Amino acid sequence: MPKISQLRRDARRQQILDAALACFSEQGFHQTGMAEIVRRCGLSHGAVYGYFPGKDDIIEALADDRHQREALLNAVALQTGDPIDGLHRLVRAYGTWLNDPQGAPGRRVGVHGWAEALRNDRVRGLVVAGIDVPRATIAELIERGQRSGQISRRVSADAVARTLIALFQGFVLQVCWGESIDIDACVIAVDQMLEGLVSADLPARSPRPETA
Amino acid sequence: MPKISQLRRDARRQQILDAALACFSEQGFHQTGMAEIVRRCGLSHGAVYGYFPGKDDIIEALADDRHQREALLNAVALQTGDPIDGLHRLVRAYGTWLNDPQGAPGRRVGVHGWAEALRNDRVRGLVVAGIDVPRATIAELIERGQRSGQISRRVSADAVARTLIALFQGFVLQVCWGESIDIDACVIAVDQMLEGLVSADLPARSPRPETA
Amino acid sequence: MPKISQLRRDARRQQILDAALACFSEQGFHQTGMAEIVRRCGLSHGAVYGYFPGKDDIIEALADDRHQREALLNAVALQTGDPIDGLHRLVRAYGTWLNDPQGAPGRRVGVHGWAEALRNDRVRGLVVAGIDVPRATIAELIERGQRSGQISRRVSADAVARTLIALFQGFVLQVCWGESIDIDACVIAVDQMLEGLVSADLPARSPRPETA
Amino acid sequence: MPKISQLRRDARRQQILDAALACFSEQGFHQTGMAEIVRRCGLSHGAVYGYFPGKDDIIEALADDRHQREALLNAVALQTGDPIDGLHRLVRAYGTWLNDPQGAPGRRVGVHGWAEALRNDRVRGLVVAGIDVPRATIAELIERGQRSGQISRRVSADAVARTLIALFQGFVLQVCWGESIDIDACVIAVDQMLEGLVSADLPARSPRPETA
DNA sequence: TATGAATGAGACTTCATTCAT
DNA sequence: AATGAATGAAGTCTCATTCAT
Repeated sequence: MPKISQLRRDARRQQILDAALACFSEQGFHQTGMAEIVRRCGLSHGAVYGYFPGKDDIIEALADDRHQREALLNAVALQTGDPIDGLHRLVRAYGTWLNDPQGAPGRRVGVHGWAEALRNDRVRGLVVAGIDVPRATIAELIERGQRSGQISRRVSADAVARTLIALFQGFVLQVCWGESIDIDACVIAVDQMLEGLVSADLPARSPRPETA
Repeated sequence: MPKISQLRRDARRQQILDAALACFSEQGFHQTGMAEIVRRCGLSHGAVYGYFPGKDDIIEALADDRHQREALLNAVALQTGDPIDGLHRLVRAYGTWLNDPQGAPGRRVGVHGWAEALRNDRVRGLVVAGIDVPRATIAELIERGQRSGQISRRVSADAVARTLIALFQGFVLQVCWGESIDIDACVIAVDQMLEGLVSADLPARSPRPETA
Repeated sequence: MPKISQLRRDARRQQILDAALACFSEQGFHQTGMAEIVRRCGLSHGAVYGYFPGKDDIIEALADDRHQREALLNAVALQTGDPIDGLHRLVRAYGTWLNDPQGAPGRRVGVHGWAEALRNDRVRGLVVAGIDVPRATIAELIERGQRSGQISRRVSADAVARTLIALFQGFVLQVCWGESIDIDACVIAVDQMLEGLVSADLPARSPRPETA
Repeated sequence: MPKISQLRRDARRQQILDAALACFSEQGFHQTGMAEIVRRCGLSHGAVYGYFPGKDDIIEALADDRHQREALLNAVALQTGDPIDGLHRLVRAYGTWLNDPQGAPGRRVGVHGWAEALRNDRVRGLVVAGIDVPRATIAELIERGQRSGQISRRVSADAVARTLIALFQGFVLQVCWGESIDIDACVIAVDQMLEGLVSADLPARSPRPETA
């Protein structure tokens, strides 16, 4: 199989996924017909089935957004440095992502995927695996902070990680519903709440003045 | 002049809703057929349509069950008293609810409703209205704390409210996915994070020892 | 069975037929549900089925409009007199009937009955029997005219009768469709055409001036 | 770029219409199920819906078959020549058509369409448009005759046109009901009645002997 | 290999009729 | 006798997938 053909194949595959993302974003998985995806990607029914065995496989391909999450996390957390600062940077990065209108379709499909994960084991596996990366990253950050004494040992690193992830997930929901939500204010609130994790028996980390 | 009492009617209606809740919980709205609901509630097709004009109306009726959560929140948090304590009680109440296996179907249908809200305006209206009550309640709590000087004025009351709600929503997701999540540990983590909101220029509210 | 009861029964029966006539007139037999008839007549399902074994029986009861036709024909044709004048009176009577807005529902149900007659043998029997009375009456009129030499022997009495009936039927259709049809002008046209039946070898019957 | 030729598509479409015509002819529109049409045309449900959006569209497509009658009338009556002769030719053409057993299904569906026109605006539009062409044609013929003095000015051209059409419609009904109707005798009767339209102040047009 | 017409199971919903109350 | 809730067969239509061309 010549390489040029493989390139074409990948392009076609992406073409299908792009169309499917747009459709699923608007109507959900089960209210989107294959015909709509076919129409939108400009190929034929047969062609689409040449790239994916069935509709479920397209859903699964999209539900696996691990890659984008990994990229986000990697960019932020792989920077060595102060754990608390790392968390703040992470929150900020998520806030930026939530504010980006271009990410809307992806976020919406993500929400549909969360529901689909309740009934489709394969999708659940992908979704769970998708949050496993940030969870581990965050937990590691917390543990580092706890070892260095910066973060209270009263909390479980894993619980904090799950809490932060839960928080991000909820923001995605509220943003997707079109709620008039002030992400920047929320980022500030989360930043402030993170201060609660700071170990009490250390001098205040960065004594911010009460009034900005 | 109904031949059956209003009581019986209500019971039948609930019978249908119970069956629908179970079905939707397992398969989602669009993968559940009316036939399945009919089979499960023990009535006939025609009987079900005598109580609901169509499938969508059953979905909406279930989406409207936010009242239960409202009631829970109101009961717990509206109790006058220390705002910070109110928040803690709230978190604890949610934690308890999340740990209750009986609530699983309701939580799962809730998640399906969150996805459905992306494409069904009526459902979105219900979902958004459903989170509006706790949001206002929490925001009021925060504002009270800010007025009394207990809570930092650096954060927006609404942002904190949304953040807490987001956090609860995310926990619902993770619990529904069957993640091995230690809710109690998460409650502790959230409790700790709430301490970050405490106004810095006040003496420590409740000087807990570092080790429980 | 006391007489008062029988009176009530007849009144109820008519009540049902009136409601059915109104419904059928608007939606046809098969697009009208029993529920609609029940609603309109103010009785219950069970009550209606106490008077008619089923929907088809209501249709048949209404399809049998022989009575009104007979009444019309009797009024016109039982008057002894000149056959040609009888035909003119008949045409005029039909014209008047067609112009009467109150007869609209009955005419419309009649049209539905004509279609139903194509697939329901009982209804066809009633419809055919319904036109048999006027056909025989008209044919007799024609034959009388032929015997007296007023009407050409070139035509078949039965054919003329059928032709006139066909003509009335067609007018009913066009009137029911809401066509802007000038019934009076049509009556004049038919009157004029009837003159064509006058025996040629007789002096002109009533020499009308060419201009009114 | 269709995979099957337009010819094949048209053939399939006609195949469906033929099956529908047969079904509707026997059972009417609303008593014929799509399943019956599907069975009869030898295709699948999906295939039929690939050619028509729904049952109503099949009904309308058939109701639109008035063209055949238009064509017939135009061909026969628009031939220049004596207007009275034109009318006679027209009557004869209709008589021939009524006698043709092959036209029975079409006539029956036509009758069902007349009833359907009472409740379906689209169908009424088609039916009314369908009689508009012959009406205009006949009216023009009459007017020509009136201008040339052959036809009495006492009658309205439009009324005569509607009268003739009404007459044809009524014959269709009676033929469809299986009445033992002698069409040829009726044609003679109508021919004779048309003579009544001949202008009185002209010498007899074609002095036929009283005995054939 | 690519196309898109065709398939057919299954979706939601209606409605004439019955019968427990 | 009367009521109207309940029945369940049958209605119209959709859509993921296949396969002849």
